[in-house]
Amino acid sequence: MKKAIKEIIECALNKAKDAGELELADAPDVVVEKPKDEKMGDFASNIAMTLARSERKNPKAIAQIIERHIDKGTAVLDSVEIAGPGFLNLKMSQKFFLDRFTDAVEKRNDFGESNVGQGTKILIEFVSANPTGPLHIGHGRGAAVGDALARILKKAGYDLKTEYYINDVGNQMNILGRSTWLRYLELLGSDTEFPEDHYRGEYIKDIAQLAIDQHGKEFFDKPEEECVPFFKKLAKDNILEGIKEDLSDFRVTFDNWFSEQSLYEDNSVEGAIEWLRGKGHVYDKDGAVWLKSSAFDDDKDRVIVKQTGEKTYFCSDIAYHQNKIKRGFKKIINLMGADHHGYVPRMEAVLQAMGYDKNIFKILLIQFVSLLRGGEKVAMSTRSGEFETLSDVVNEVGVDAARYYFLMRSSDAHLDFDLELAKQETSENPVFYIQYAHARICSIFRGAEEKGIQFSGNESIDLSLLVEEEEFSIIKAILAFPEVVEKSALALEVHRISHYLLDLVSRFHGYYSRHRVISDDVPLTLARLYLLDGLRITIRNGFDLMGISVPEKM
RNA sequence: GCGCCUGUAGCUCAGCUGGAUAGAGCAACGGACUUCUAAUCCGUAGGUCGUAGGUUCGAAUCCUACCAGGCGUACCA
Repeated sequence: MKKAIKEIIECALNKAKDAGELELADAPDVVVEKPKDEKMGDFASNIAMTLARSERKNPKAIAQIIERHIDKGTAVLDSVEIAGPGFLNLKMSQKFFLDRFTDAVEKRNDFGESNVGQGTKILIEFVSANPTGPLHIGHGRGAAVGDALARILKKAGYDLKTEYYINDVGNQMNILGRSTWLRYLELLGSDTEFPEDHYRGEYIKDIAQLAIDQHGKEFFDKPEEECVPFFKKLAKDNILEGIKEDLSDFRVTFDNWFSEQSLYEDNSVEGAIEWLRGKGHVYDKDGAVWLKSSAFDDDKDRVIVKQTGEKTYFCSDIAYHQNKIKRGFKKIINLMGADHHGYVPRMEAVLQAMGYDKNIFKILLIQFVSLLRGGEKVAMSTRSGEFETLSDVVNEVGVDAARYYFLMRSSDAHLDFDLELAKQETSENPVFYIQYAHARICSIFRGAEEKGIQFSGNESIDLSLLVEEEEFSIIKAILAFPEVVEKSALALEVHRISHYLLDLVSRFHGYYSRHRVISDDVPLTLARLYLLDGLRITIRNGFDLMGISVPEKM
């Protein structure tokens, strides 16, 4: 939409240049934005101010020159004004907006899409929680943000894939297997000691019970080395199954589940080390193998193979990210908890060592979630196994409210998630406010049908009957949607969608209380229904990006 | 010590990558349901944008220093 405005101004600039009134040494970048106050106009440009220096004229004089050269004979432009220090304020015609609005409505579910992504291949990796226990609320935020981001980036024209990286190798897995084995022995009456650093959650006992149900006492007398591999696999598979289920209940799916183990099986990890060694980025010291990450802005060098010969987590991560790039992704996005932020510089160092531009790699840090209940902090402790799992939270407040709460704030701000507020169906809870608007609109359509008013988007409706200022305020807000999606995609900021919808919907609630949609004036009724149809589509598409449902009745 | 994030109304937060008089919701106060869903709407009040400098036509936004809170700074993952 702003493109059209940009062209009008650029055209005027060119004419001014041809007339010799402006120098315009290099073609200026025309920025068009919405004025703060809608009364000032529909669009504004600060071009006169940015040109002030190079033209050596005061902004107002430049604005006057441009204004004179703007083509006012067209059907799209109503008026041009110069305001403040030199803003050009443009008011567009009713036709300008209505033409665009009908285009938008016709796009239906596709409304909001754009092509800023230009089909760029992106991989977004998120959640990637270790399969050692159920997902907790912090993972929930990552899941909601990652999933919504994926939907937004697709809408903005990227070729996007989602991925979950499974850390199914290493010491944590051994401890998991051992924990399960010990619980197994315990359940069968053996008097065993359960170490502090083992997984103490109830779910481990459930898995041990499962082993008993399936295999009885088969592992009771066997030595540890023979048992742990079995229990490791059993526990991992079982927990992973639970994670997949929790995510699917939370409306989060992945295109690919990538196993760390597979990187060892196909020798990618060895290969990556050797490759880096060949490039001189790796050296041996104190019996360990180090990556010279300090050469690429990391604080210090990092161990990739321990003295014991075991590879570090970081080591397989190197191979993993090499693998991602080899698969042809031009941009790689990782979501991580903010407590992992120390990890960012070394990961960027690896990519540079491998000869890639570090800008193809973007780590999004998701800040902490504090769980509250009626203003009181809920204690969370992973070690003791007592914590609010994602599925507990979802069961309590519902998927829609949970997702909305995770997505309503900028992900680099701490989030207070209050269980009481999230499930309250009051104005304190914006998710219902937005859903309510949708339900209201649907209710109006039902009412129209009952009155025998035939509405179909195809029939000729006289939209010029929409003359109320509030109606245009809604239309203009609807038309801003694709741009919101675009900006949200470029900034990787999901919360913009929820703020946008809140603003959009509040315009509707105000309009609703002052104007009746259904009346005896059938043409006007149809025109207003058409407006609401467009609004309904926008709400639905917006919530779809957030993975939130739009009820037709509440 | 060093690094990352945050600091805007009593509370929870926006502020569209530097623009016009800093905006919402909640809480407070006052109004609106015989009319398409009151889970709603309308109005009043509420501010040294953490502090101090700097950059320029113009700063909540960019730079520097400081203050406060959170997180990190492993041959853990």
